[in-house]
Amino acid sequence: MLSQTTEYALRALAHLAREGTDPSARTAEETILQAEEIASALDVPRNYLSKILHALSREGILASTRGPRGGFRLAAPARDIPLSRIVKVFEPQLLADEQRCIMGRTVCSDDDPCSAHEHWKGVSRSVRAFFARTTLEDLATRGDGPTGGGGENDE
Amino acid sequence: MLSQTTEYALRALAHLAREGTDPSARTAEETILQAEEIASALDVPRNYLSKILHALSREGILASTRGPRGGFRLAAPARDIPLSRIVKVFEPQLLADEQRCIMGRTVCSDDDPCSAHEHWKGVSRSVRAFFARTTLEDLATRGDGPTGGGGENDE
DNA sequence: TATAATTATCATAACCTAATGATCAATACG
DNA sequence: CGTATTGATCATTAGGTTATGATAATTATA
Repeated sequence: MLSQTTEYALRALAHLAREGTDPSARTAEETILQAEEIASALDVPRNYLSKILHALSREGILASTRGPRGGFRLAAPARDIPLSRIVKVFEPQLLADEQRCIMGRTVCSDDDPCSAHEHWKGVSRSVRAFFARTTLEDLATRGDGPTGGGGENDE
Repeated sequence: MLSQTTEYALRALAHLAREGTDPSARTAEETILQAEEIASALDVPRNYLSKILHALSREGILASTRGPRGGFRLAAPARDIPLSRIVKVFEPQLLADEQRCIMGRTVCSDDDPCSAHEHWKGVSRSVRAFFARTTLEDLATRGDGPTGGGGENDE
């Protein structure tokens, strides 16, 4: 559902957020990692990742520093960065409030909807809501615990 | 969220289902349309659509007949064809029960989930549920009216 | 059987995403 | 100032999706 590019971006950012546990940094945003480190940690093509990190810097999600001891760090605390902000950089259309019908905008509209129209809008809304309320911190921290590690149900 | 190919497939099938109103055919499945007719009605590239219709025929969703008076017709009543069957032809991974984490399968798992894990599974489940319970008939008929001729529930 | 209508298939191009490799630009530090 | 380290950028390739045009295969009908 997400492009490779977006997936790499999310993984890289989650990795940066997790490295906040590095004792030499007091907060996640102070943690600096080089593109090379991230690329090899995630096993992702280095130059390709570079371009992605650069795009995230342009958007103000990351801050980059060149030269020795340079690298990338989060520009804000992980809990203040909703996933929607990241996804919007690489696939804006997915979050656009615009998408009307599953068959395409021209086929049916709010004014003259097909029977599935409202249902699809509901699905689309729940996707957007997920990205809006989930933050980088959620990707970086481990889930549940108590009931976890054990029986989980798939459908 | 769906590829161009899938969108064309849905539109073409919905068009076929709607033509069930043709007085010369008693049921939608008896309506036969040529690729050319469909392509120009939907303003979609003709040969490209041909390949899509062919794929749908291979899957038993359409039945095709060659030669004069040939064309395509639904192989079953529109209400018996869930959208999942169509989507599965062109993007099976979207409906796969497999997709674990938004960051990719290798990053986090049911056994060692991130905090967003269950939320994402919920979204993914609602997408699959939509495609499973929505049928071609829903795409072909007009929505609402009085109260829509159908109970409206989102999850 | 000949012909026209129609689907099926093939070959190719255009375009986008993903990936690779090489080089340029900035900068900390000796 | 020089040099090593790092991000930024450019050129190119590979592969997938979308699209176009031409040809083959099938079949109803005159």
